[in-house]
Amino acid sequence: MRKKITLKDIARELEVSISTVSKALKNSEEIGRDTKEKVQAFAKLYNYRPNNIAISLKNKHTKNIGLIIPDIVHYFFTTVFRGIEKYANSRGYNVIACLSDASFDKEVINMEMLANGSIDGFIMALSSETQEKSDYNHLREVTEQGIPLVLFDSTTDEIECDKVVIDDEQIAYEAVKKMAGSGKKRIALFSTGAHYNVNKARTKGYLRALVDCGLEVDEKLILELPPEKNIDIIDPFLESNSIDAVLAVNEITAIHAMNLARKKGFRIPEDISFIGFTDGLLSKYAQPSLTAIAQHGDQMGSIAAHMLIERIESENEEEEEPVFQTKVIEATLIERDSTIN
Amino acid sequence: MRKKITLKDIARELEVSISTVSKALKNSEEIGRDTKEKVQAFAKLYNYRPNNIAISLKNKHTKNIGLIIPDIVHYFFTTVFRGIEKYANSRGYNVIACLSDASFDKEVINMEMLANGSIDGFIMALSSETQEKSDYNHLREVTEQGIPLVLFDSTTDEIECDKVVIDDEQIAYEAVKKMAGSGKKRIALFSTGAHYNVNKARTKGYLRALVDCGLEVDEKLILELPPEKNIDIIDPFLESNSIDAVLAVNEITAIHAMNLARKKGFRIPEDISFIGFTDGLLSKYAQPSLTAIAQHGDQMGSIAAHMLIERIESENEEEEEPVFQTKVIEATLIERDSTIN
DNA sequence: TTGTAGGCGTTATCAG
DNA sequence: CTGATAACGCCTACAA
Repeated sequence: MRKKITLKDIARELEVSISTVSKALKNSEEIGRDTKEKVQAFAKLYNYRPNNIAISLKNKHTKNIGLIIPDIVHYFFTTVFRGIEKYANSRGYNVIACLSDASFDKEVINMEMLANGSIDGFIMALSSETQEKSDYNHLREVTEQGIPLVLFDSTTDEIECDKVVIDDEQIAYEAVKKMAGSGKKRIALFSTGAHYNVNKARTKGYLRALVDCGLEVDEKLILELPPEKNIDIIDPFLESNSIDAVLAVNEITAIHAMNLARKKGFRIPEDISFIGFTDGLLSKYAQPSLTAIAQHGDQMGSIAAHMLIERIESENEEEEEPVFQTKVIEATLIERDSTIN
Repeated sequence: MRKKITLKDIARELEVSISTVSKALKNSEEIGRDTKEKVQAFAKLYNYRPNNIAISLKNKHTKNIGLIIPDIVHYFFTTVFRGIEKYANSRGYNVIACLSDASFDKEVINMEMLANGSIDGFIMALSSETQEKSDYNHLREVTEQGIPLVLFDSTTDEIECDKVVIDDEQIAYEAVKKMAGSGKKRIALFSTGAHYNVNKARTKGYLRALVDCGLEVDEKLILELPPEKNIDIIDPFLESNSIDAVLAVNEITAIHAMNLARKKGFRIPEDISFIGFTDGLLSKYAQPSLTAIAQHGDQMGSIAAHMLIERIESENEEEEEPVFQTKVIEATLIERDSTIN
């Protein structure tokens, strides 16, 4: 078992000083030709690699990004992760990913754990519980310490930091407008958790479209659903509200509702049209395929990582108050067979 | 901007020595009551937290686990990740996740990057390219340095380390047997990449079942598919081989093939039955729902993390050659509507 | 051209 | 009871 070798080991072996070794390995001009060659050869032979931890301690940066998301078994987050990881990697950063599991406490614990020197900055999507409680002290704590933070998707106005979001309101508006444009009159909104700022925005867009299209706004057509197991709610809803279109704030709900509707004999899209947020695998492979709203997770991820790393690496210079920005990414409506073209 | 406070800061402020502060914070018996209280109060007030990096350097462990997987936009890996993260977290570890993107080079780079002190051990699933090349030097390098490694799912016999896998052969056998039991005679296998050891095992189980059931083994019924875009291959296959059942080594292929078959007018499961590996969302929400093989990713993840952490934390004591183990997890056939009950 | 010393933040050992 | 010192591995300003 060849343990890892250190500068000190090389120095001892070659009978030179540690700093000579250090400089030689960096090809410093200060060091003589032969010493350099000797050291470099030895280092290569024993496969010397500087210890990341020691460098981190010295340089006061870790080249690690902390990512905190509510869930990973979720197409959207998964693509964001991939976007972040890819970009971060290209800049020499690694990603430490923590799942808050939709729990406020876990979010706080994870954050504190990482904030103690393990990472150079955070990228996160707030958990639903956090949004519900509106308690952002853990975020404040971190930003006050000067640790850069980028919020995406599920964000809050209460914290000043960089943000990346999609134009939820606008795309919901367009989705509804599209369905109205194909003759739909009773368009329902299936939502989950009104406290989520994204859901609020989507609801707003939904409402605005209804008004703009001269359609009646019926409170009964806005359905608040618990995360899972909601046949008992959707089934009767489908029967008693003579709806002809549905916009769902997430993919699973959309698919689930569509399957239920089909089972009840509704034709799709003729009787009921469906559009769902998140253009994931489910939408693509559903029967009929689901018209969906692409949130461009990869892009969001890489933009978030870019913003964060810029912030991290520019921290040294600037001393003035930073000016934060919110990047809005255009969502895209992917038209498939669950809507009338 | 309240920068992070250090022992030194506290010591200076309170006019005591650094070591006194350190001990006081650890509630050491050595320190006097009032000094302790004074220090602790001050520390709390200024929200002192020890710097993880410094502790890592000192203790020579990071409490970080390196995870390297080919892809994250993938139900199975996603559940494994969740299992690892959850267990690791409960033991005070964080997960640094890297995506090899099915590329050998990236796998190597990521590994080297993390091996230089950033992590205490690795959990990984080999990329397809790595399996294809059969080049495991990067793994060898790491294990020779004494860094614990746990391989899961896509593993290799060439490396001695702990492993977690499912009984791929057996469950493929059972899946085929089940379909044969319901009268199916021409059972096809849709595979992707014969170099994958999991696919090899699944093929073996498939073949064994055929023989055991007295069915003809027809090479033409084993279809090797490229990762995506394979209508051109599946479509003609469906038409010309009069098959009545399909076992697919992954979910997407299964769903895709099933959709194609339906579009061609085959009734499912009467005309053709389908079973797919990975019991993900797609299987659950497909129409008809897909009978699937659950790989229990969460469980695999938490077992892998458990094995790894035990290995990491026992390293200190034992000096003798470690004895590695391979944990085989039973896969489960989840029966749904794409097969005849 | 090479080496010494100090420091990054913490802990542990040993003296006072 | 408290403090000085060394060490973890590396880097760098400054001596020699």
